[in-house]
Amino acid sequence: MKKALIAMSGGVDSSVCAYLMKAAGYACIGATMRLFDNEDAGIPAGRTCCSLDDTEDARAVAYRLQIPYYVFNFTGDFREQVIGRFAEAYARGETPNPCIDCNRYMKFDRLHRRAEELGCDVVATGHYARIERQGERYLLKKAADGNKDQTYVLHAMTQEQLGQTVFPLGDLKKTDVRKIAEEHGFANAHKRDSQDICFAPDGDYAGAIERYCGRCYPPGRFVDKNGNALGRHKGIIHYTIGQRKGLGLALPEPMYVCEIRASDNTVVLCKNEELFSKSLDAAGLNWIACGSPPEKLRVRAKVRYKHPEQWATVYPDGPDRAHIEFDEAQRAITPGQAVVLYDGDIVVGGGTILAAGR
RNA sequence: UGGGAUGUCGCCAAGUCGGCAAGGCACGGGACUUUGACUCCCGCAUCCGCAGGUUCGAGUCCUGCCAUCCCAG
Repeated sequence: MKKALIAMSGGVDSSVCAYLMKAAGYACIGATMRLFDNEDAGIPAGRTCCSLDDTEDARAVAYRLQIPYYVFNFTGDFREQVIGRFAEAYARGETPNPCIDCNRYMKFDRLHRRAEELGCDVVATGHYARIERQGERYLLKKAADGNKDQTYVLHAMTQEQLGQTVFPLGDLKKTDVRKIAEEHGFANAHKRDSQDICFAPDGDYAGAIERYCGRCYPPGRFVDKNGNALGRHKGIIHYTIGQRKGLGLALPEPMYVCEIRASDNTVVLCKNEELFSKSLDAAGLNWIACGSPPEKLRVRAKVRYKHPEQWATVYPDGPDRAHIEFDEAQRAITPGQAVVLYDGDIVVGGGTILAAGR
């Protein structure tokens, strides 16, 4: 009998994941990763992914399924691998996606190593995505529920990780998952989907960064593309490319962030029309569908989570870099965010946006 | 101190022959969302520098005052 470690957050998805794995005949162990100390920080429980309440929900489901259940304290790794990278990226004027790093470094690395120590063959998570073996390679494919597809935040997975991972929800719709949870009396059947950054549940990610590094990011100048002063900003970590809200500037027309210059602590603003660019350069590319980058390929690309795919041509530049040209100019291509490449349902690969072309 | 101009929501700004306060920006709330954003929806001056007056009725007319700006000095 194959042994599986189930990543249980306390939410519906991972609970149903555990149920499905058990039903599929795996010897299951449930586990919750403790990633940060929110109770200590006085952060209200309920809307995060690993609060005490969530842990109790996970434990309750594990008990109901009669599977062993553990809580792993990964707070140190999380702080270093996820929050640290998050803070550093913002300090550079980029906009990171911590979910991607959490998957890459926590769920599919730290947790996998723990799973091995426990003698598990695979790790199962409640992600909406599919893994298929094709010859020697494992392919990452979109979930059946296109609306919930999470491949965007999974694009950094290695072949080894994919080979040791199971996504039982890949073929289900969210409504089916809730139905299963209901049928089995899971207390979290109607629990709200998680959202926001888990370690900044009140939405104050900037505050979380400042608490993390124990320093403040000073106010600076808002300028237009010609360098004319438009006002003062609250510190560069408060902004991202394309942002309109929260500038606190009453100008004749809506203005958006188009550049964050960490070097001189300046945020450049422009009109919406000036936010579009046709190309980008990406680094840290992880090729999933192929071992080495092809000469050049046509793909559908996403520049941020939850945004329609766009036709583009990829020009690889070395093993993990590429220049990508879109057929149509894209709005607010943001350094630090991921660009993920698709061929139909298949994730060809993905990487981090270095800069938008002009 | 003379001459001119202006004074409407936090900012900009419409307000016709007096008829019972547009819009944009900003802001607040919600929806959307396992990142940050974008977007969408809702809300946002019983009051028009102040005080009187004329009118059935005034931000819109009259009088005085106050304030600001510009040109003169």
